[in-house]
Amino acid sequence: MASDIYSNILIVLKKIPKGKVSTYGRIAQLAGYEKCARQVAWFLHNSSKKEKLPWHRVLNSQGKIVLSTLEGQIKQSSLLSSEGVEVSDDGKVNLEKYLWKPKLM
DNA sequence: AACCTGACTTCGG
DNA sequence: TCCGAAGCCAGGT
Repeated sequence: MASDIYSNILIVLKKIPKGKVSTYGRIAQLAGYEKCARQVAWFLHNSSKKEKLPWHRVLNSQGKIVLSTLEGQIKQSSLLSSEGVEVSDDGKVNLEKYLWKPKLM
């Protein structure tokens, strides 16, 4: 499979429980491509345009919402808050509290 | 095929 | 804490 990375990303993404968040790098790592955090972001960026994915549960390593578009940030923060995740005005999330810590599979 | 870009991450100032 | 540079990989042009 040429792009099994994307398949894995989706699998990992679906495993993120509601009310929890994860980071690009962590997902990439779980997908088996620890150094492809950018590809994860790229993939979500494209997929979100075509399909509806729980991309809003993915943040950068600092637990901060950093998207290319302001609308995206607003939308993401709204979705997260709807799931019970506290998002500060700056779009930051308390990773200590909401970061999804997957168990070894 | 070559070069550019990006919803990243980490380190140093 | 904030800003910039380097490293990284794959898709787009």
